[in-house]
Amino acid sequence: MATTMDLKQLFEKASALAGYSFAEVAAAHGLTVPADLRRNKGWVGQLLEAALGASAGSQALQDFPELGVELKTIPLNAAGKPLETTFVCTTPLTQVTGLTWADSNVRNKLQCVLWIPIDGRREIPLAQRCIGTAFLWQPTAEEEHLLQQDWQEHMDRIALGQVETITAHQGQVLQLRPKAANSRVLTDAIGPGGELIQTLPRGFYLKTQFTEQIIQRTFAL
DNA sequence: GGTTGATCATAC
DNA sequence: GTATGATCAACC
Repeated sequence: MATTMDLKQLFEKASALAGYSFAEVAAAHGLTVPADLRRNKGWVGQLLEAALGASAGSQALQDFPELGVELKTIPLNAAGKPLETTFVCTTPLTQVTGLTWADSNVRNKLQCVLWIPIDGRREIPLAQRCIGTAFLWQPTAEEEHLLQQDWQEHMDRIALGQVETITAHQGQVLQLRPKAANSRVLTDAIGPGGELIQTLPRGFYLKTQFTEQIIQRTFAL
């Protein structure tokens, strides 16, 4: 059994992947590259998990629980801007009284993130796209404040039975959107009268403007 | 062209 | 269904 990686080793391992194509990394781990991501949306994330030895699997934990680190890939376009929002975690829709930001799943997941920018250009064959320069991020006080504000606003609405009035337009940096296999999936939630209702499962997502600022700050000359 | 709501694969 | 990993694609 290998000794546990420390943060420095993980970061160096992630940094060493910069410049390699998905085909090269996949080959090194005995994986095949799909033609595109249409039916394999999480493939790049899983490739990086394999390459870095993430351990949490399908548990509701950070990817590297021993290090308190969450791994996130983020697809960028030719201009270095995020092409997609970033999924954080599913949203609790029942038993939300007493939930606080300090012990929320959102804060836990975002305390320390190992971001790995990836080439998201759809005009280039998936196998030829490359891995970018990894970086570690911990929210600044200002960033955490924005996240907490949005989280609190969403959770207040959920607690008041107004989950179905929430749209992705709400939130400065953290939005609430469906997170399910399809629009027919149902889960328990609090209704307008405090009763239990059935609704579409939701998840928290980081908006692209927020992640773009993180990217810009990180790679600013 | 950017976003929002919908969707895909897989393990359990 | 819930968890993980996300991107698709219709719409404004």
